[in-house]
Amino acid sequence: MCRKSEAMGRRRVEIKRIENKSSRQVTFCKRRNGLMEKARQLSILCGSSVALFIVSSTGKLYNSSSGDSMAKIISRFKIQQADDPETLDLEDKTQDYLSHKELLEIVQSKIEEAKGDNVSIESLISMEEQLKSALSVIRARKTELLMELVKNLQDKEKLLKEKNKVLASEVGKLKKILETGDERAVMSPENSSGHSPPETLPLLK
Amino acid sequence: MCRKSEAMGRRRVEIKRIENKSSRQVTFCKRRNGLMEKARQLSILCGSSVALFIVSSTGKLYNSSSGDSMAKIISRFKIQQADDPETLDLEDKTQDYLSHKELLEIVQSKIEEAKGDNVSIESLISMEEQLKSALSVIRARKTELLMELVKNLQDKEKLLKEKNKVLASEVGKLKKILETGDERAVMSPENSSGHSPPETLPLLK
DNA sequence: AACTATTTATAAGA
DNA sequence: TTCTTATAAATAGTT
Repeated sequence: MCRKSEAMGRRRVEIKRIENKSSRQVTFCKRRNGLMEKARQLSILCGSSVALFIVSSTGKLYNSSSGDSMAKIISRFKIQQADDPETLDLEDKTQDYLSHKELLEIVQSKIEEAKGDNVSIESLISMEEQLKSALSVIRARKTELLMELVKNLQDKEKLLKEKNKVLASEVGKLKKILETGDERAVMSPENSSGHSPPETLPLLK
Repeated sequence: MCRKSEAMGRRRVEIKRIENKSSRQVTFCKRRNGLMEKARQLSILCGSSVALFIVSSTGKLYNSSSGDSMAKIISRFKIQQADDPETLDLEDKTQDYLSHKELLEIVQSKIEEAKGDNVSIESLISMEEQLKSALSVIRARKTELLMELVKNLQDKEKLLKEKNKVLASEVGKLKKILETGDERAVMSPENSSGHSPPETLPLLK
């Protein structure tokens, strides 16, 4: 391999951030492809599993993987990631959406700022603390909302079961009355057995 | 880069599994180092985050990473390595309970250890990563379970509502029959209005 | 995107 | 393993 400063091409390149934006972009693309190809080769040559994740400075994710046990890891990672930003079947996610977007923009700009040269360690520490606290608040709110949702659903379930029981017993009573008083009674197709259990519905455990 | 068959060295090498065990081992070591170096370079040159996981055919894991946002991703993966024997986490959580206790004991002892003098920064960093990854997995699992619970409750609610509708319409039908055929019909106290709406119950929105 | 002059990575050998 | 070295491959700068 190589030591200290290096590159491969027309001339040596020190391994430090490329300041020119467009040449950084070009190098990123070239080296990203190279890295992924190398990963593939290693995997095939040596029967190993390789997972590679590259996030460009603009936030775009590239990943490649090969090998069995790794595939699981990656899929799990994807599930976790997908699970994090938005949980699809909750009712009111639209409300917070704009402010989340704003927040992300702010964070993004902070990150860009942080990548620049003249940022003190103190200000980075401060930023870290701010983000940690924001994260903690978001997590707490997420759990709070989920727990609330669960409680509401459980209450709803209870109410529905009770109402169901009442209705079932009413159906039972009415049928009994009909059986006694009117033998020509027409049953609905669902409950054609002639009598329903009056105590509890077996529909849901 | 290169095409079809390739290598770099005394002669070309086809990219296919190396059958000789020891030369496969040597190549693995060399190329692994090369790949990790390349990953590091890409990260520095282009300001990107790179996470790389390599599992040798013997099962040993090597990983490297650079860049901030990636730390999370890495930590998520490290767990996999940690609880290698079991990736299953459906149904019974009681099973995991003991191992959680064990985990806590281990953490406790690690913390005691860390309070001692002769602990390197490297080992502290490693411990930090391990704990972060454990935390991340626990959080993901928590959310997963909550989301699952919500989904189950939503399904139950749907079923109950449907059953409710059916029962209500049956009650409506039976009452109508009774009204027509038997004017002495006894109404249940709740629905003494004389007729219930057969389509939908207004009980729960 | 291609092209090359160079540098770097590495296969085989020691 | 680690080093050496011939050679293949990757890539920086250019077109």
